[in-house]
Amino acid sequence: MLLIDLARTSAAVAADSARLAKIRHLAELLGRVGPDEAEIAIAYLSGELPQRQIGVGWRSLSDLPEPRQIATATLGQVDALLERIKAQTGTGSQAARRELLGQLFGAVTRQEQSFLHRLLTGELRQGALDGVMIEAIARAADVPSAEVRRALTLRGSLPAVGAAALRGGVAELKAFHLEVGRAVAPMLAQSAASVTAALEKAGAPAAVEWKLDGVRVQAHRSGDDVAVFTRTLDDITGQVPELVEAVLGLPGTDLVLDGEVLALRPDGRPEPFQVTSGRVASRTGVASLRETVPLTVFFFDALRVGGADLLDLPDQERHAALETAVPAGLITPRLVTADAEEAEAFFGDAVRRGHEGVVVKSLGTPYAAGRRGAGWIKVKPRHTLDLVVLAAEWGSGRRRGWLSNLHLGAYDPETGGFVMLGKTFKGLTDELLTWQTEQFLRIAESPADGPADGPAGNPGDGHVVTLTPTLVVEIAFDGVQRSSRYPGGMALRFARVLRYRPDKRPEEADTVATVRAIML
DNA sequence: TTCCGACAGTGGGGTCGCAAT
DNA sequence: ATTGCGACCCCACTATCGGAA
Repeated sequence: MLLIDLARTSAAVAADSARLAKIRHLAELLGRVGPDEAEIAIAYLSGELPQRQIGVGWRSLSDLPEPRQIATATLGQVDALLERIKAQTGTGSQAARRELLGQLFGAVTRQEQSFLHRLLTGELRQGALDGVMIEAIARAADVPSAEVRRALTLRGSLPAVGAAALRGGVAELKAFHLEVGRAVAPMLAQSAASVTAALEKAGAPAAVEWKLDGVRVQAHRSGDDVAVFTRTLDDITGQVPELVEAVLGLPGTDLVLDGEVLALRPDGRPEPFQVTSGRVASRTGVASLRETVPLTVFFFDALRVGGADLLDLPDQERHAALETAVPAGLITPRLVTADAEEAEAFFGDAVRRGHEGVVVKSLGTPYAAGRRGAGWIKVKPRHTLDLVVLAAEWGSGRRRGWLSNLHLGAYDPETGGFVMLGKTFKGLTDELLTWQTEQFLRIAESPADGPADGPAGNPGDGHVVTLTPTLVVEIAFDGVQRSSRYPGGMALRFARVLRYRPDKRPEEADTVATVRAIML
């Protein structure tokens, strides 16, 4: 199959807003693809690469050669070139990689270049990723989509699952099972504003567990072999020796456990997320790092214990199995209750101890891997501040033509100026985007003209509009982190817009001192 | 007919490892 | 030694479609 076939299908998918139409386009193409190119087609059309990462981003994709007029590149050829590009990573040869990229882009037409560019930067933007592709595979292979979904959960790779479905239908899909050593798509949580609201959604009684601010881990043990995976199924076994040892210390030898790893201070309180994140990401000097920044693991779910797969069991039974396999000290603190007051108190205690909040879990739900089912609902405390809009950036995609991303500042009474604390684009409705764009253009200092029309993904120049600091906006956020990027040495974590405060003048906004007090 | 679950898009801060400067 | 880039850790929120109620 030719790459142009995929580029055309992708364009058709993008052009139709109806999901059923997108599914039809994708299924039609999957019906035509040969067995040896099915995985490539599924990967590309769901926005992934079979190689996963190849060390190419938006920067490497500048200065590309002129396109050809005639489309001849096959999926196999493109895949082979990407494989060679990946092979260049870590060899110190950026030049060789650029040469190969030039070869690739020089061999395809303009439409294919555009498709490849978006694919390689992870911005396919055709309104279809895994969720739509699952339905398309189901339709093309004439199997129930639930079977595709189940297989994806257990295998973690949609191209592999899709190719199997197209090849062997339901029979081949049913052959996928939980394999120790192969990561399962982790179950995700929805969120709620309060524990009481979460309890209502989950149905009482429910389990309430501490939400720890660390890195999600899935630990597999088969005999004396242990492997540890992250949320995106990356293997981090070598970076977390404490966790490996903890799992090897368990009596069971056939285990798959779900949990969170984090750095604790000697007094037992959690380190800031930045510390945990840096430690987990470090691949060098782990032996000495574990002395200075030791990691602790807490498990909260069990997917396999003693040779039995538990995915389809209700939460309560999986947790019972977890308790038989793991000592209490390694299990995330948990309370089962129907009493909202008791649950709220548990939440308050977790937060006072420095943790992120709680996750409320419905006792009856199976391990719904890879979906944000209503089985798990997270609750976190929320801070708010009134801050001043210092600048705004022109949006992209569906936000093109709107001033979207806000630069936020706190008031500094000593200088009469404002100290930038970060940016946000979250919480804005289309109506608010329209309103603020109009307002901003009235108080714009530079440049006041339209959106920069340069090549996409070129941050930092031309698309920032500086504003006279007059508008006050109420911002919600999860916390204040240390920052080397912003002048005040602080940045907001997960900032989002709640509402504008036309009743407040900029000098009445929250001050730098207030923000610093939250950080400490 | 209305409601609501699931998805995709639109970006946020921080850290590490590597290659180029 | 410093800087830029790619990848990945954490993520919130709105609009939309289409099946459920």
